[in-house]
Amino acid sequence: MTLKKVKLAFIVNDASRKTTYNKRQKGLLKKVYELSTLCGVEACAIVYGPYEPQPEIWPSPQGVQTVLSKFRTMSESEKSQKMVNQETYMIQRVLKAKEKLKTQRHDNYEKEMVMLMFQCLCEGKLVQNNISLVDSKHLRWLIDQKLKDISRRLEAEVSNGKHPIQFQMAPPLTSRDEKMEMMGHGYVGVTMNNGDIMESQIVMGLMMNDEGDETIPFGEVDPRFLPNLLL
Amino acid sequence: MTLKKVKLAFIVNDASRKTTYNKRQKGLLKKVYELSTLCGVEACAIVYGPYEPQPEIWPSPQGVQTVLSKFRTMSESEKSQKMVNQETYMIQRVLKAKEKLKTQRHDNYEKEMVMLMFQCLCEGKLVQNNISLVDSKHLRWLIDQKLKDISRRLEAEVSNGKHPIQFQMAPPLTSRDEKMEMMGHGYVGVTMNNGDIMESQIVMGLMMNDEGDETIPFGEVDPRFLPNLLL
DNA sequence: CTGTCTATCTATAAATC
DNA sequence: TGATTTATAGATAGACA
Repeated sequence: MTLKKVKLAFIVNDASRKTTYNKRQKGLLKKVYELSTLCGVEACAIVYGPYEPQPEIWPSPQGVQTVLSKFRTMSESEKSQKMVNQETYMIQRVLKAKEKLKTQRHDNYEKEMVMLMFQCLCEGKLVQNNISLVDSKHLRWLIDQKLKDISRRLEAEVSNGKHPIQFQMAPPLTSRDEKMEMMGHGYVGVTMNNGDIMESQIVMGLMMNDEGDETIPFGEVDPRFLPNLLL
Repeated sequence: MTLKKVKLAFIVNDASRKTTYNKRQKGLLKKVYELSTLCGVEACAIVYGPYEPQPEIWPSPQGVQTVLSKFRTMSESEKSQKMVNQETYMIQRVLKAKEKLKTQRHDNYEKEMVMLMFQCLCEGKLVQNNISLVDSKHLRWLIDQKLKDISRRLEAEVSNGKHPIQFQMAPPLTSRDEKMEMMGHGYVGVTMNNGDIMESQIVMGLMMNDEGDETIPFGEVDPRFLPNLLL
C-alpha cells in the first residue's frame, strides 16, 4: 500500500480493484519465485482472477502438479494439523495487534506523565485537571526516578571535574513527603517560586537528556508529549 | 531485500536461509491473503518448507481443496494456455531488464555528450581522446540543438522586455560548417579565445536550464555527467 | 529460536500520459 | 490499457538480546 494506507477490505471501485489485482498478482508470483529460489523449497500458487477462466499460477503447470500430488497424498488428519488456515491466521494477527496496542498505550501514558511533569515545573504547581490518585503516585515515582538519575549524573560529572561548583540536591520526594502519599488529591508538593526558574532550567536540561530526546526550548512543548486524547 | 541487496539465488548459509525462509514464508501468505481480500479472488498457496513434512498453506485446508478441485477439472490443453510458467516468467523479466539496460545506455550516452560539450566550452577546444566520428557528429547535433534552444529562449525573453540589449546569435553550426562534416576527425570548429569566457558563462547558464538540471558553478563537474566507463 | 531494531530495498496507490 | 512517475507503505537483511 502507498500514498494512502489502503484498508484491507474488498475494493469497491472496479477500476482500482482491477489495477490493484494486476499489480499484486504479478507481485505475488514474484514473491513465490523469490522464496522458492532463495530457500530452495517447493512451492506453488494459484490465483483465479475475475477476468480469465484460466488461473494465474506459479511455477508452471507441471510444477504445480508436482506440488499438488504431494499435497493430495496427505491424509485429512495430517492436513488439519500444523496448517495455517484463514481463521488461525486472523487470530494471530489480532493477537499481535492487541499486543502492539498495549505497548503503544503504555508508551503514551509514559509520555503524558513526562509532559505533566514539565507542566508542573513550568507553572510552579501541579495542574489539578484530570489527574487521578494513581496518576499522581506515578508522577511522584517518575519525578523520583528523574531526580535520582540527575544525582547520579551530577556526581559522575563532578568526579570528572566538569562542575567545580557543588550542587546540593534535595533528597527524592519519597523520603520527604511519604506522609502526603495518601492525601487523596493530586497535589504532590511540587511548588516553586520565581527564584527557582534558573535552577529549573538546569534541571530540565538534565532531565531531557535520556532516550535520545532533543532538548526542548523552555516554554515550547514537544508535540510527542501532547496527551493522546483518543486513547 | 534490504541493508544489502541480496542476489536472487539459493542462500548457501544455513542460518540465514532459514531466517529468510521464515520471514518470507510468512510474508508470502500475507500477500495471498491481501490479494484475495482486496480483489475478491480465489487463490491459494502451498509451500513445502525444508523443516516440516506438512506444507504451509493458505487459506485453509478446505480453501485449498476448493481451488485445487477447480484446477484439476481443467483439461490439460487449457492448462498449457495463458499460464505463466517459470520459463516464460524468466523470459519476461530478462526482456524487461534488457529494455531497461538499453534506455540506461542511451541516457548515459546523452550525458557523456553533454559533459563533452562542456569540456570543450571550458577548455576552448575539443578534447581529442577517445572520440569517434559518430560521436563528433552527434556532438555537433547536440550543440546545434542547444544553440537553437538558446535562440528561442533569448527571443522569448527579449520580447518580454527582459533583455533590452540585443544578442546577435551565431547561426547553428550545421549551416556554417557543413563542409567540415566529413573531415574524419573530432574537431568540429568550436575554438574559443580567452575573451569569450564571459560570454561562455552566459551561454552555459542558458544551456543548463532545461530538464531540471541545477546550474553548475563554472569549472565544477556534475557527477551525473561523468562518463560511465562500465557500460 | 523468537522478537526487536534500523537502515534499506521493494511493492504499489494514485496521478498522468 | 498499459507505461511512467512520484511518494509512501510494507517487507526484510543483518545485528543483537
